This record gives sequence, structure tokens and C-alpha cells, in this order.
Amino acid sequence: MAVSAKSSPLSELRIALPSLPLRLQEVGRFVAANDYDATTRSMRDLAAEAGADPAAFTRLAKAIGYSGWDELRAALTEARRPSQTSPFSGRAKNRRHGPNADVALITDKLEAEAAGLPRISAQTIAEAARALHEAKRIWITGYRSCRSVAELLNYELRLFRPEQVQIVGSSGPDDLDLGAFRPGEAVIVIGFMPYTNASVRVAQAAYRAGATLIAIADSVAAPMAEGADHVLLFEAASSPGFFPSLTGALAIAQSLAAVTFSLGGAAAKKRLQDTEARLAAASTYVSEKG
Amino acid sequence: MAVSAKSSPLSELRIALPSLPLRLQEVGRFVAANDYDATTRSMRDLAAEAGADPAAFTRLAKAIGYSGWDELRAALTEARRPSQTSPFSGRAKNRRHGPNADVALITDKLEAEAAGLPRISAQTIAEAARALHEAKRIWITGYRSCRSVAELLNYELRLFRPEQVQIVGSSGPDDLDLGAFRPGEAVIVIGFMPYTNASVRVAQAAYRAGATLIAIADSVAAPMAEGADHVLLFEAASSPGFFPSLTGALAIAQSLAAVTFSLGGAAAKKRLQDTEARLAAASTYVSEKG
DNA sequence: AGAACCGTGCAACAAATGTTTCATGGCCGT
DNA sequence: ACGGCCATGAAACATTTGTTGCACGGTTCT
Repeated sequence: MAVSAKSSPLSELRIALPSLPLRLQEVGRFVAANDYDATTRSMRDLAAEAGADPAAFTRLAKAIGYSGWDELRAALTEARRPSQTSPFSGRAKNRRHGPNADVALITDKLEAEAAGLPRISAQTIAEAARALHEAKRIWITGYRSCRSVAELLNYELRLFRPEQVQIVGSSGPDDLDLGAFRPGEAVIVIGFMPYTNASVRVAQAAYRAGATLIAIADSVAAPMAEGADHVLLFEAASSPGFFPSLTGALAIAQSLAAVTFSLGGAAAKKRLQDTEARLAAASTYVSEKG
Repeated sequence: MAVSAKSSPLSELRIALPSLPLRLQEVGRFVAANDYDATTRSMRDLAAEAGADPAAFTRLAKAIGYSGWDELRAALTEARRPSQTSPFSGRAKNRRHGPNADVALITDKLEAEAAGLPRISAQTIAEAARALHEAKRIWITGYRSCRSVAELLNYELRLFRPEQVQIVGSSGPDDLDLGAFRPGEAVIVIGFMPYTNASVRVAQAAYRAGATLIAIADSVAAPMAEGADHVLLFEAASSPGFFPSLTGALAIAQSLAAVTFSLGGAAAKKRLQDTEARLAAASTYVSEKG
């Protein structure tokens, strides 16, 4: 067997396992069972926990074809690396042409988005909602495609807190609003890569003003997340297609509004009922047929 | 300074970032953006890639309250550990009363929405996209909360068909646009119960004008779906919460735009590239760091 | 302008890392 | 039973790690 297809280092390990000396098998099983620790902690550390000799790890690595433990660990590290950001060309290419190609694209897209939703941190949203609940005023920002999410959030929050919520720039140039941020107020900024300069400016202004900054973004490294008190993450690029997905951001916005409403208690409920009554009186909606 | 619970090392870093020296900010951003490498590779390695001094990493760690880089990395490692059953016994259990109810609400909501997405009919979307592709002009309508979805759809479609897409009422009263519908054009109406009268009027106008009517709604019985050539269904009320969910509608809109773009072929791709180039030239976006 | 301060890169430090060597002990084959 | 072989643990090795002291350059305050 000269060169076999390099599968995962873990499977290489498992395959070679039975033909190894007793002690090396033991160590090998430990590595397979604790591969996360194997990539992060030191050899001696692992040896202590596994109750084995440090040298055994080096020998194990060599026994399955690596130059040493360092190389094995590097392979494990690469195998574990999250979000291999390369299926861009790969996945897009192997979609076939034909009448079903579009349907397949949509199905993939929907499934990917559905898979992304449960990965959103509910805990973080709940904390941010509490901050919103306590805020004297709420500013919302989102540019370009994120504007749609910003407007939905604005809409839903205004249903029960009409005079305390507004979109930045809704009543004039953004710059005017940036100077109006105050401590005790909350500023929500929505954005993903590539980030607009305007959204970063809003985030910075909020931070400088001492307002509570809530960022809804695709990465903790997003520039508008710097200094943010709460960062709500969604997966924008997880789904195939020519444009990042906003499904996650929208789900976050809706949850945020729902929990904030919940925290509002009876007062919020009453405001919502008032709003609904007003809309009904203006016959905005099609009357339900009896 | 606001008192905040030590949630994640990344958020601590993020919060402290703006108040840090320039060089440390740079390093901190690098760590936030490459936190996986931060946990696996060595300080000197990271320094080389970030183009910074190794000592900066130690200083960064100390600046945000850790005893050194080792401790920061250990914290990052723990935060990243898969299957976080018990990172540290203390904090997760502390929240027994308040937020737990909210967290449960959010989790339920997200799961319900995730479950709803795969039930969307990809076939129907593909057919509607074909209709959009062939339309000489595309009108989009959505009122109240659905306005956000309408705007996203408008935004994405205009990326590659700028002069053929517009929101009804974007350049004057809706009534004016209603008279402009023509055969060969497509009208998209988004809505769910309770249905606004305005959206029904648009749908009826489209139908009478002989335009292709595409309804994105929560029911085939929706009044704006009457006479529609394509009805794309989503589940608005499937998730708990005080307000119906728009996640499904947004997912439909995004898929619709994606497939329409796909059908547009090379021409659409070129338009999109032109648009992106123009945005880059206007320095709308934060330039990627080198 | 002077002085104090701070941020920053460089280089040397001690500690910890992965590796190797060596001695020991058990195992199998002739 | 003897000799060769190999697995195994402990200790010594060179290297790399994270850290710290120091000097330089810039800014700010008096």
C-alpha cells in the first residue's frame, strides 16, 4: 500500500489500531475518544490523564505513519477545523443542469437554513432581550439587505413600545441620530460580511455614547461587534446561493421581539391590544368572514 | 463601566477591544477572527501570521484580565469544546428562575421554524422563479410586517435586474402603480392572516390587468391568492410567540431571488458584478484587512 | 521646552514541549 | 535454557514555548 487516499487521521488511527502493541492501542483509543483534547492540550498532559507514558504518544504517531506527535496533532487539528470555507466552488459546480437543478438548489438552501437555526444561541438572545427591556429607548440599524431585518424588528417592537423605538436615520440623516445616543438606551446594529462603513460608524457612536450596543452579525469578529454588550450570531453563508442568507438574522430579530414583549408583561400586552384595536377600527384588515 | 457577567472569553475580548491600544486592538481582532487557530497554534505562529509581535499576545491577554496568554487560550479552548455538557459547573445552574423560561421559548420558536422550512415546496418556487425570469417587469408588494420581506426581495432582485424591479408604491401612492400593471409583467404579493385590504387590492389589480400574480402567503385560501398564477406557502403561525413568524416567507423570497438569478445566466452574473464593483468603488464596505 | 508617560519592538530568560536514548523486563523461537 | 527481539518506562536531550526586562519613539501634561 503505497499511497492511499488520505482520509481522516482518526480513521487511519482506528484502522491501524488492532495491529499495534498493547500499550499503543490503549493510547490510540484514548486519542480517538478525546480528539479535542488531543489537539489542544499537551502530550504530557494527555499522558497523565491517560495514565500512560508521554513517549507512547510519539510512538503512536510514528506507528501510523506520521513523523511525530506534532504532525499527527496538526492533522487532527486540520480535520477538526470548523466551517471549511471552500465548498464555494465545490458545491456550486457539482449541481447538474436540467429541470431539477433549481429544485435541488432550493431544497439544499432550505435544509441548510433549517439546520442553522437551532445553532443560534437562545441564551444570548434572552440576555439581549433583557437589555432591550430595560432600555429607555431603542435604536435600530441595518443597511442594504439587512435593512429589511431592521425594519421588521422596528415594526414588531413598535407594536408595544411605539414611542421608544426607531430606526436610525428614519427622521433625517443618520449623523443626527448618532449624536442622540445616550447611556441607558440600546442600539441594535445588524450586519454581515461585507460590512458597511455606515453600520460600523453607528456601532462606534453607540459605544462612545455609553449606550448598550447589541450586534446581530455573522461573526464575533465583525467590526460592529467590537465593544458590543451583546452579540447575536447567525450563519449568513451557510446556505448555497448567490447571496448570503438572512433567515437566521430574521429569526433572531423575531425571537428578540417576542422575548422583549414577554418581559414587558401586562403593560406591553395592553399596548399591543390598543394597537390592534386601532388597526381594526381603521379597517386595515380584511374582515374575517363568519 | 457596566457590570456584565463573564460569559465567553470572546465577548470579554470584544467588549474590551475599543479601549485598547492600537496594536492590541489589531491583535485582538485577529484572535477574534481566528479563534480556532488561537486555541491550536502557538503564539509565535499566530504573531507571524498576524504580522505582530509575539509579546503583543501576552499583553492582550493581560489587558483583558487574564494572567497570561496561556490562560486566555485555555479559556478559549474550553469555550470551543464540543458538546458543552459541563464547562464550569457554576454559571449555567445559577439561572434557575428568570431567563430559563425565555430561553425555552426561544429554543422552541427556533426549532419550530426550522421544522417549517423543509415543508416549503421547492417545486412551486422554481416555477414561480421561471415566471419572474420571463417577466418584463416585476412589482413587489408587502404591507406591515411583510414589508420587510418585500424589501429584501426587491433588494436582491435589483442587484441583477435594477431597472425592472420595484416595490408598489415606492414612487408615489399605490393607486398609481396599480394602474401600471401590464400583461407580461409579474406582481408579487406577500401577506398572511390577518390580510391587509391594500394587499388584496394589489392582487386584484394584477389579476385584472392580466399580469402574472405570485402570492407568498400562509394559506391557499388567502384572499390575495385568489386568481394567482403561483402560490408559495409558508407557515406563519407554526411557532410560538406573540407574533406570526416571517422566517418561512423570507426563506421563500431568498430562494426565489436565487433561482431567478440562476436562470438569468451570464447576463445576470455580469449585472451583479457591475453592482458590486460600483459599491466597492463607492467604498460602501469596510475594506478587508490585508 | 522639559518631563513624565505610554505603546511598541527586540532580545534574553526560565519553563515546558516533543523527541530521543538507554536500561529493563517479558516474550518467543531455535 | 539461551539469545534475540520488542515493548515499555524513566531520564536526558535540543527545541520551542510563553514571558519579561529594556530601550527607543511618540504623545501629553505642566
